[in-house]
Amino acid sequence: MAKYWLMKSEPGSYSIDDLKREGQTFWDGVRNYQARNLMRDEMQVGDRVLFYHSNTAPVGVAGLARVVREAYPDHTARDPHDAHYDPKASHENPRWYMVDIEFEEKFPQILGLDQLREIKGLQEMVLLNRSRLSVQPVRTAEFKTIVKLARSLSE
DNA sequence: GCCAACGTTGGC
DNA sequence: GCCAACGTTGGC
Repeated sequence: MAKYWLMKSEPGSYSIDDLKREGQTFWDGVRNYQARNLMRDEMQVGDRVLFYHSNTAPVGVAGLARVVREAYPDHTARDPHDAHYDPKASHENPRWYMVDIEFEEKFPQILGLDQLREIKGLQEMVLLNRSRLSVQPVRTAEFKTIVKLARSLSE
């Protein structure tokens, strides 16, 4: 059974349009243990992802992606020139992991955080309660509600 | 750019 | 293992 996730990105560094253009990307730069554990231990090929734009205007769900490669070491942790460099990461103990995702769909409009807050049935979403986690699980019903609503938005 | 929330680090 | 200091996230 495919699982459902929400992954956040600041569109200034990587947006749904970037993913659409490139088709596929590796999700590097996660430096939070809870988010890492979810990627490393829970994510499987075929899982579906809500691609979320954070730290922008408007913030919200921008589209859909799919996991195409399970977790493997995030090489950027061992690159001193990378913004997410971690001196404690090593070849033997990579410490940080990433997955690959592939573009699936861009919604006609961003489904805004303010809109999500108003929907009954989404009130227990991790996004609305633990806003800082950058990779988080989404319930099946939540995922379906969001996709249906987002697709109903006009251009 | 501000700042609240909250995760991480490190001295003890 | 506690907890203060510090750093980061992310909405506004």
